[in-house]
Amino acid sequence: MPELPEVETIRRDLEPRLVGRRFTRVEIAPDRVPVLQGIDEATFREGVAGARIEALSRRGKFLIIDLDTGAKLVVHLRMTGKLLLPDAPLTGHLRATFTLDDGSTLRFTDLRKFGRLWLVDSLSPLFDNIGPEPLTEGFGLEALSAALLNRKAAVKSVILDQRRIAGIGNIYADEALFEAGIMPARLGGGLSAEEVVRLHSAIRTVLLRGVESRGASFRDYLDAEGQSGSMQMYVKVFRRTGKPCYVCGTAIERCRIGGRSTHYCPVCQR
DNA sequence: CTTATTCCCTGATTGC
DNA sequence: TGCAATCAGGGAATAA
Repeated sequence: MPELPEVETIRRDLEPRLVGRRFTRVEIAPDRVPVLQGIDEATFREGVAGARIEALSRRGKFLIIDLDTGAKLVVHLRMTGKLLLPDAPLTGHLRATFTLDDGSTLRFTDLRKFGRLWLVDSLSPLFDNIGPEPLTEGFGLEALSAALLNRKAAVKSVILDQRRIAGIGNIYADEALFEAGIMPARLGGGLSAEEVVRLHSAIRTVLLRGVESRGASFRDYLDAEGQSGSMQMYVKVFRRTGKPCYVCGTAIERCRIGGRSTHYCPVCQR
């Protein structure tokens, strides 16, 4: 499940390999499930083939490839999507192949076929409702307070909501709440000022650790070279149900919040 | 506006 | 042992 740290790792790996190159050919693998969002195949191919890549950026879990035509190729990997460079072995279902002017390819594969591609002239309206980036300087305490203000949903659901904060998925939500010592089922608007401070710091800590570890590979995630990340080795609660808490030894518990598996220490998190 | 639930998708895992 | 049911989860759609 590529979340902010995983998408950022892919962005950093792809940047030196793609910027300055030109797409020469685009091939969409025929499939019952569409991979292109809001654009037909011919228009997409015409808009990408021949275009030079100027920059790679990220917004939440979206990867953005700026083209010299002014258009932007946007990728969302969702659950099992991968962007693979030539040396990486092919895993999952091939959804699209982009050939570059140096003869190399960038392949988009996706086992569960939830991932999507867009080609847009403007990032609006696609990104209109995405919340603040938690690793930028602009993400201060006030930004998190505003996201949580008066929320009656579980704090975990609030931080998973991409409209409130960008880039957090199930792994980093559980880890951030453990790091902050907050029970995931607590109401978002019910945290004390002190707890908001702890959560703010915890979100940044776990996301930064994720980026430094090149992402978490539990089942599916692989970077652009086809390599695993190592964040799963530093994870303290996610998928550790029944195992002892590293801090107090109590068995990690699991529940369901907002339809998502949620892992927590019943003693360390209040 | 809010929150909660269902659905999409397929390979792995669980249950009888 | 074998096959069916369940699980995993990001986000859109839908319900309330």
